[in-house]
Amino acid sequence: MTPDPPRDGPGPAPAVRFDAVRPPASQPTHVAPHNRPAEPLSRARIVAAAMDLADAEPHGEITMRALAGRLGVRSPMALYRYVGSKDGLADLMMDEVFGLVTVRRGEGWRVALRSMGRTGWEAVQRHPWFARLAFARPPLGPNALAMYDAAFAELEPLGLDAAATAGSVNTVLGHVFGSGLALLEENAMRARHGVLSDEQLTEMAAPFHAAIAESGRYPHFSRWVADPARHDPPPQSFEQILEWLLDGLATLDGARTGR
Amino acid sequence: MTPDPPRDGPGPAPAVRFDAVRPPASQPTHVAPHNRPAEPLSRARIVAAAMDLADAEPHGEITMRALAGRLGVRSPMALYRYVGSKDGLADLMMDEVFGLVTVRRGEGWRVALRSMGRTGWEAVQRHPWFARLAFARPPLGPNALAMYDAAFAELEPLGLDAAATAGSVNTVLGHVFGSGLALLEENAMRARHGVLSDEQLTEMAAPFHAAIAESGRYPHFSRWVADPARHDPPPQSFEQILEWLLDGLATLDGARTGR
DNA sequence: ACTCATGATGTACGTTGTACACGAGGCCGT
DNA sequence: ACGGCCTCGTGTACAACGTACATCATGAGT
Repeated sequence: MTPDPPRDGPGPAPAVRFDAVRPPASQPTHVAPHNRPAEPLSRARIVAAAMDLADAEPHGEITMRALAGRLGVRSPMALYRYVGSKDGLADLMMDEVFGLVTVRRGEGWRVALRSMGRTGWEAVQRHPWFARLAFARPPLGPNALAMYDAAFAELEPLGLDAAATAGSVNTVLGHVFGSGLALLEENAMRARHGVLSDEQLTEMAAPFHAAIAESGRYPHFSRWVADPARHDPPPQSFEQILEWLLDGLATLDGARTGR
Repeated sequence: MTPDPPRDGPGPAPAVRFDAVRPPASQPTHVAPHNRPAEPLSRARIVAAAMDLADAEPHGEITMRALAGRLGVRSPMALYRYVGSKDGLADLMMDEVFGLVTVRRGEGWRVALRSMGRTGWEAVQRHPWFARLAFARPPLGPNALAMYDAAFAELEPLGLDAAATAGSVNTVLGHVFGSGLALLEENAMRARHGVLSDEQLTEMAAPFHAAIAESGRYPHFSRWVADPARHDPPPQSFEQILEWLLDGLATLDGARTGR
């Protein structure tokens, strides 16, 4: 429906995708604070409120109406003066989170990619909806570009070709976003049944699991389900898998410095 | 909105989630073929049509109305006699694809997980929407259970605890679904601008990239963008990353047989 | 004081999933 | 043969969504 490069809103809403180059927007000229919603609307305020709202929803999805309500504005259409479309707003939210991802510089590609992965994982835990957006929208905001630029810079000494360079970054990011999306959906699933602890979850699934066990099919699965230790943190943590991926990437060229 | 365990539809629509144990549904008793839509409606026919429809849409999303239309039925409500809810239908579609994932038996855990990963990758390439569903819905259909059961069986000789066993499977599946979701979203993005080749894509992004290059920020990114080889298949293929993950999993215990 | 641009509002449309009441048509027992 | 019932597709309806459009209040500049 909404085209990928979001159009300008009518009036002052500036292009969203091109903020990377043509900076944000001419703030409204008059500085006098409106009295209606305490503070005047602005793109920055909208984006911040949208992020808060998405953080508060377990599924990480927002509606323009809810966002308008949270901003003390009666009509959702007011927001379209500043953002152009919901997808454009999503791009802005996404790039804000890309700003939380940092790439350590000057310590070798492995440190760089590891720091990217770990700070990315922190960011996606703080804002799980980021994972969904990162899959759905191309990363063209200024913070995303800065992150890629730093990562590419650190990979440069390896002498990889362009495809392999991007592939290295995307291998790590794929792990980050995949883990983040799994986290998001698990939160959403728990919220759908009312927030549930692991114990409550097993208890609720008990009759289903019992029927499975009784059926005699899936014996290994049934044995696994019966083991209460299955909710322990697995040894395949985010960080552990990240290291495996970095090990793999290291084998791509003649395994130079790194570390 | 729709609760996770989809309710029975009114009348004959059987529980969807519990098909694993209580088999499909009593087919309608009368065998006489209706003349209206050539063939009588049935759960199997609905699921098959839904899969065809989702395959044909680049974003992999379907509407109940479109599905009804494709089935030669005037009202979308007719489908609710057989599936209970759209989420329930999604569960059935998902489990159908889980049936395409095979786990080689009796050749060690590494062969087993590798075959699961590769056949999963094939399945997700054939039905990219499967990746989104696999993230969003718990895998409780009979085919999914059979897959987990086989994988757990092959991992049993390793003597891992329950958390590590599931973690091993999920490490591989996370890679499968993450790669699949990236594929789905790339297809959707291309479709949004009309189907585009790599060349058309670069051409379309050219003014944006030029503005970035001119800005002087992101020099490494700009150099990367200018390299036409960036669209070559990267050395970090699905299969290569899968091997890295298997290598990592092998380090978890004392690295027994495998291979 | 008049004009005008700025920005919030209200109304409206098309699309979605799905609840509900209805009715056609074949099957059954008598 | 016939009346009742059970099965299953239809039509209507509603709430929620993104957002197009016309309108109106308000403060700034002349």
